[in-house]
Amino acid sequence: MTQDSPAPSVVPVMVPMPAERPYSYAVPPGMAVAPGSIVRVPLGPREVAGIVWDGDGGKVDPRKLRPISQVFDCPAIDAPMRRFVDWVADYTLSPPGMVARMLLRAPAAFDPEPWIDGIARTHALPDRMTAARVRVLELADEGMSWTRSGLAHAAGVSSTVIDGLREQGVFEDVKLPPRPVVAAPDPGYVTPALNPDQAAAASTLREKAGQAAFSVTLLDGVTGSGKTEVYFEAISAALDRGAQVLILLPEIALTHAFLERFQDRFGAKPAEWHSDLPPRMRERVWRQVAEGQVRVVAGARSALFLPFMELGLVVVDEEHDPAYKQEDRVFYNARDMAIVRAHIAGFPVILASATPSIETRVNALSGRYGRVALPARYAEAALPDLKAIDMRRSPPARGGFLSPVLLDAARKTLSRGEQALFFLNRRGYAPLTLCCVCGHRFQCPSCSSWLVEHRFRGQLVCHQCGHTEARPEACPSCGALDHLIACGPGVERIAEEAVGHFPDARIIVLSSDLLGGVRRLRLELEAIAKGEADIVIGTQLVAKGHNFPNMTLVGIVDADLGLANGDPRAAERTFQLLSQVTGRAGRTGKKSLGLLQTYQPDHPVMKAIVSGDAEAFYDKETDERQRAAMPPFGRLAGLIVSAATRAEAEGHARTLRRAAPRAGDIDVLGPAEAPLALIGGRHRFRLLVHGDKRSDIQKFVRSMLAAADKPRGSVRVQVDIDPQSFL
DNA sequence: AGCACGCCGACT
DNA sequence: GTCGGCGTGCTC
Repeated sequence: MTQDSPAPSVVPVMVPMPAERPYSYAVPPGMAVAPGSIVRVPLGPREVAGIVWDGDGGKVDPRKLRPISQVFDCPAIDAPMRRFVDWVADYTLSPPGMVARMLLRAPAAFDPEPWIDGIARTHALPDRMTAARVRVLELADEGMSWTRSGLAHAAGVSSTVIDGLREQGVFEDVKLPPRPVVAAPDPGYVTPALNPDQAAAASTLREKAGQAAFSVTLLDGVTGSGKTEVYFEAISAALDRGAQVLILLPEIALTHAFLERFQDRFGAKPAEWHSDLPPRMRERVWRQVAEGQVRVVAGARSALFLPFMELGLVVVDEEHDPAYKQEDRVFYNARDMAIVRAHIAGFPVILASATPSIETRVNALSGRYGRVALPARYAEAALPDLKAIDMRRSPPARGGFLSPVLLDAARKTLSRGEQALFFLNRRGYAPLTLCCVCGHRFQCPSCSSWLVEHRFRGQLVCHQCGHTEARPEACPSCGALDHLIACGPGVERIAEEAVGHFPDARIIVLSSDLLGGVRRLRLELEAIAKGEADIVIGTQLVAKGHNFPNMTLVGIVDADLGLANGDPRAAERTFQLLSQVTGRAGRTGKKSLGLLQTYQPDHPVMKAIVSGDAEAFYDKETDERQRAAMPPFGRLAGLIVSAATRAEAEGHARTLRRAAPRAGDIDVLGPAEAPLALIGGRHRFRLLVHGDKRSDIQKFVRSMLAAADKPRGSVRVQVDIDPQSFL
């Protein structure tokens, strides 16, 4: 580093806490830091890792200044990444320190990985040769470095043979660089066989991905059309030009199956990044991404904050998936922030989905994003026959929820030795429990939503905040014994009904409260794929990313569920979910069937699913949102949260109405009546702020913060936006 | 976000 | 008489 000008003696450092701006620290004499350096600094009673930021650090009482304790031997956070942090903080109205915290989540990674003890061949020769020594030297003379045990193992000899040679000076001790977490992917490992549609799409994407220039391209193709194979070609092009690549996936889609597909194409797995990664591996991946040794990462949304050295392409798979929204601390949508990161650093983004979000589709149609379409399923993977079951005409038996039409189809499916899926997006046994003597309904004490009965566990659970209580025998209100009745179905109840109809069938229930976590879930999914179940009953987690080759019937138990919950995105979400679920069938060329139980067969969502005319649905939905000025086309832009009681929330709303020019456009929502609500926490009410522009919301929020009695702590600002445009 | 300080209930 | 609950406030 050139030292023309003296190093500044005070620098701003972004520390991982809710600070509005970087703090200033003194640079001890002889210490060299530059913007982006990762440093250890004292903060209150402890020491934390921070990032040296840009600028002069502002004015601080010099008596408060404390010195930087250490500069980590670690690649610096580059300028585009720092601008990204600033941008995300500004956009999400969160303190920049909290955004910085997201990229400092691998504490031990800031120190270099230790080098490994190894041995290397010298020019010396052994005193005499033995068969074992010959084998060892043949391997060693190929020029590679080895660890002692590695070489012994490879040569099939005892490590004492190596020790003997080492004593004679035939080998010397060397330090080997740390082992890569994954092998380097080979862009040309295989040349995939693509059909003409795929080849055309791949060629467009290769061209985009081959350029180090900002672009966004939507890859739009029905489930089973081979989107993954197509975007792999784009990845190959990006690797060819020396770029690192990030594939963002919804957490649940980060499966073994995906990694294998990648390996089949590139000869090596991508590095994984998600919340279940063991700490040690997390650190190694972080470090090797920063050093540029890892070339491809497949990760959940937090992977966007990895300190890539040469990031040159982001693929956002299933771009419509709500899992891309982080809904605590810093609220962000990783899909949108990926585009921002690409815009800042100047590289391409690919958004892939069979059911794009409305806002992405609008951006594609308006020309803001490019669009590549894959029109059909390939090979023999035909789409299933889709039909609505009008539940008014074919009602279920008394006390049941499965229509005779669906049961009949399931019977035929099972008799052919094939599998059926009953889909119901509701965990537990029943969504509402009431006392049939006094009418008491079980409600969550902290957020007033209905408690869902989980019969397997014998508990009543609040799906809003996680509150649980034991299911009592007697009504807590009138004391009547054994008069509690379950209202409505959950997957457990559907399983009970299915067992009644198909006593000999092997039935599996899959939902996120499956005991045994992700590992168990993976095992169950594999078991199903191998045909070890006849009927699968599942919530939305069966909709994603897994292929069941023998599944030829999909029955949607309650297709209307979610349509009338007040969420402006309800129709879109339902359409996406039902498309994904029905897409589970028909992947083998066998004739397959999707049946939707509905009380509204004429609803646009049902018609779109049954007819397969997604375009018409999207057009209509887009149009309606434009007219209603609903998200993402205008009014809704943000929300403010955090009041313990409704009265307090109303108080905040009054303050805000006084401060804000658009007085009428603030709604107070309690968690129970706010399905839009992104907040899972207890005692939380939300002010929904409507505004035409994001800057309006920022103004609202800032004036509220200024006007509130307790500007710090008691009021938190969180933003939920699915913007049409945000760059 | 941590973490310390600080002021009120059930236990060795 | 102490241990410990989490409310409030601060961190360059």
